[in-house]
Amino acid sequence: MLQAIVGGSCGAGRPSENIGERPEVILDQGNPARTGKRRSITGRQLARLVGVSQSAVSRAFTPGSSISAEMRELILKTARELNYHPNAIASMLSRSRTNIVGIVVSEMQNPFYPLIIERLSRALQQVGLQSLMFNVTRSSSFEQQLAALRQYNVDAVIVLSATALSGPALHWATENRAAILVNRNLPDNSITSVCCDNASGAREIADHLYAIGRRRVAYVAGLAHTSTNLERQSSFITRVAELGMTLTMQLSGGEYSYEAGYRAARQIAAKGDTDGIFFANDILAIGGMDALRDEAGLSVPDDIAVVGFDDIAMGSWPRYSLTTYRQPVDDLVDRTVRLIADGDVEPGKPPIAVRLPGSLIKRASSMGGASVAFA
Amino acid sequence: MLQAIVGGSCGAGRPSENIGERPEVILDQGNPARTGKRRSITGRQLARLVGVSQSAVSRAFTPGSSISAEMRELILKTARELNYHPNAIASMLSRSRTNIVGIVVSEMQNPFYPLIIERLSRALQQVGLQSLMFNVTRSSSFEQQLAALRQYNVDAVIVLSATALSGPALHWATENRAAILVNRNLPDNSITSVCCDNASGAREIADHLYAIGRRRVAYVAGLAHTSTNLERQSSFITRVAELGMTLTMQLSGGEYSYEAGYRAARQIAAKGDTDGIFFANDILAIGGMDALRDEAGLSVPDDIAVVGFDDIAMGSWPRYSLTTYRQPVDDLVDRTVRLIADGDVEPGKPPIAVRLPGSLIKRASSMGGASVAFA
DNA sequence: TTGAAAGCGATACCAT
DNA sequence: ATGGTATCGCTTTCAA
Repeated sequence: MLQAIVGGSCGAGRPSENIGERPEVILDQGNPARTGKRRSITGRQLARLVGVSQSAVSRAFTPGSSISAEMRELILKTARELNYHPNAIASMLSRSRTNIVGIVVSEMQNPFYPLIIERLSRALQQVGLQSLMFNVTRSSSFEQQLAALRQYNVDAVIVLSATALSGPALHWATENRAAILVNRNLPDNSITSVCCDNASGAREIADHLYAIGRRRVAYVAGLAHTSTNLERQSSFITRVAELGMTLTMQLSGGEYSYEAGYRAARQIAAKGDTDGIFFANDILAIGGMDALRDEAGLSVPDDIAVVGFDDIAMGSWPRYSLTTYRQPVDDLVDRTVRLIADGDVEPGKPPIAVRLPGSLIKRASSMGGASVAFA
Repeated sequence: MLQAIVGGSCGAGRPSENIGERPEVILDQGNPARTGKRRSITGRQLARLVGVSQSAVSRAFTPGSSISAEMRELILKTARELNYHPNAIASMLSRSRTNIVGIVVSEMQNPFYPLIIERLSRALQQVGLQSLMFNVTRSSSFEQQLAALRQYNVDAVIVLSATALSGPALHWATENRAAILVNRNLPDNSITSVCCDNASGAREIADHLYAIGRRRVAYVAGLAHTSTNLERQSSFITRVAELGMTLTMQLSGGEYSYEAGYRAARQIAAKGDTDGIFFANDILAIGGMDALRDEAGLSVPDDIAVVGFDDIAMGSWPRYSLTTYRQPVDDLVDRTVRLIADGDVEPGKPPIAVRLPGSLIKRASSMGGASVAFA
């Protein structure tokens, strides 16, 4: 088999820039070498060969359509032989449904998102839906980034990005189509959302810290203005006050990252009057634990107990063994997919706010006792 | 605004199972509530309103088409006002091009993949291509999982999965369309691939271990039969022999995971005759370091130097400060996107094997000296 | 440069 | 249960 071995690196490239005009997806990349080649056969051809109508072929591939078993079998058999597959594009056009959902993402650095994306796309596949990914950055024009979202006529949009999109941006992006926010919501709940019950989680965490004897606790936010943070923060602080604990510090890392957690913990350790920290999510907490131990020389949990939120895989590593509030990922995913599959999020319908309970996972970062290594 | 607050969890669900027949994507989910609603206006309507032909509208949105500046401007202006967007689906049908690339993924747990997926999808967006994600599991029927890949007529397929798909499966999935394997390749190079130069990387790592005075080294594989592993392993072992070092152990974790690395390191520590370990990738190495330090009570790098491969973010955390061979992610991505955008991977054309050089990143896990914390 | 008209490949309504 | 046929919305000859 012919092949070329090619080496060397290549410059950072934006091979072809949109020629301007406006934030449209330019459909022509102007490459002459890529003109349409004939792929397989069409339904019409198959029909002719089998000696039936085009409609029959369509019916053979449509579950529940009125067609006799023999005819269906005959058609499917021949289709198999001729390697015929219905063209999904044509189907989309005539049905004005794509069976594609757009997933808007932006924070792949936080391990929680890859996890949920994976589950989500798998669950969608189960019901015959594909996932078109839209990666957005906090760059200038989200319009440009999401222009395609509208043109592709996706059946639904799932927004997984806690940060990148403002409320108005969300409305623009999801205008006129089924839309669900996952792990995020809007103050007025004007778009359907599926979230973990952050308030209960934060409250349970406060209770837990109290139960293990901590009285001087701190809260570390990720991005201060995100809905997840607001809910966790206010609920935690309220409960801390109710229990008569002291809130020693309350600071924001500026982002949901290991480094932000690391820095925040360093500050808390420097102040020296805290015996328990609730980090707004696990990746912050993990950064925080490393700072407390490796830099401040403190013991977790003896000197300071640490609690996170999400329950990412890393939290169960022996070194961290992180107490955390587990998001019910499977439930979130199931619920989201069902909302879409059942047609409960169509543009006309009133938005729904789904809140699912998580569960407090108690581990060594707050309980003392040896971390459990792998068997 | 109306809204419902809904609580409670929901059962694990396969809301609608494919009714059988064969691994087709059933296009009708049979939901009566979801019939097509009219979205925005069509090009024909716009044309009528502006008083030009349908063709003119099409041309206005096609860069490089023969149309006068005034007419284009007029049409685009009106389009803007009426919120007209060309329907990408219709465009796909008539051009028989989708501007969509399918990305086949399977190992979102390894942080290297989210990283590369993010960059890739962003780079594709830059050139006007969208990413349709296909998550495959090592489950029974990959055909079922990838049936949609063929029906959607994606312009190209990028396979990011090191493990899930066998050679034949790959050929089936990519049959008759542009295909690129990233960070993986086939023994006969029968499908175009873009990889890091694993052999050079592994050799450099052996040289590095030698240079820092290690003489009794071990190799920890991820999945033994993956191309990345084979290349790294054989090159490393060869070089180790050339340098006259002793290969104390050579074992496979069975997967590319923290836990696998952890277990492997435990074994190596138990044997007690090793002073340097090359883990096939970073996530293994990180698991390994934790086992060496927290469980075996050894010092990294004093007792055992540790080197990984990939350069994921975690490797630069102060605790790990992992020496590793950095994959040239941006180059891999650029190259992949260019191959597609330039039409160099069309079905007819001979496969290409691109190997891009990475670079050895020396950090504290092999060099001694304090890890650098965040400023 | 512009407009008219024939596809692209399914779906779905309407007869039979 | 089957077949005929008009869409779906855009692209692309082909003339003018």
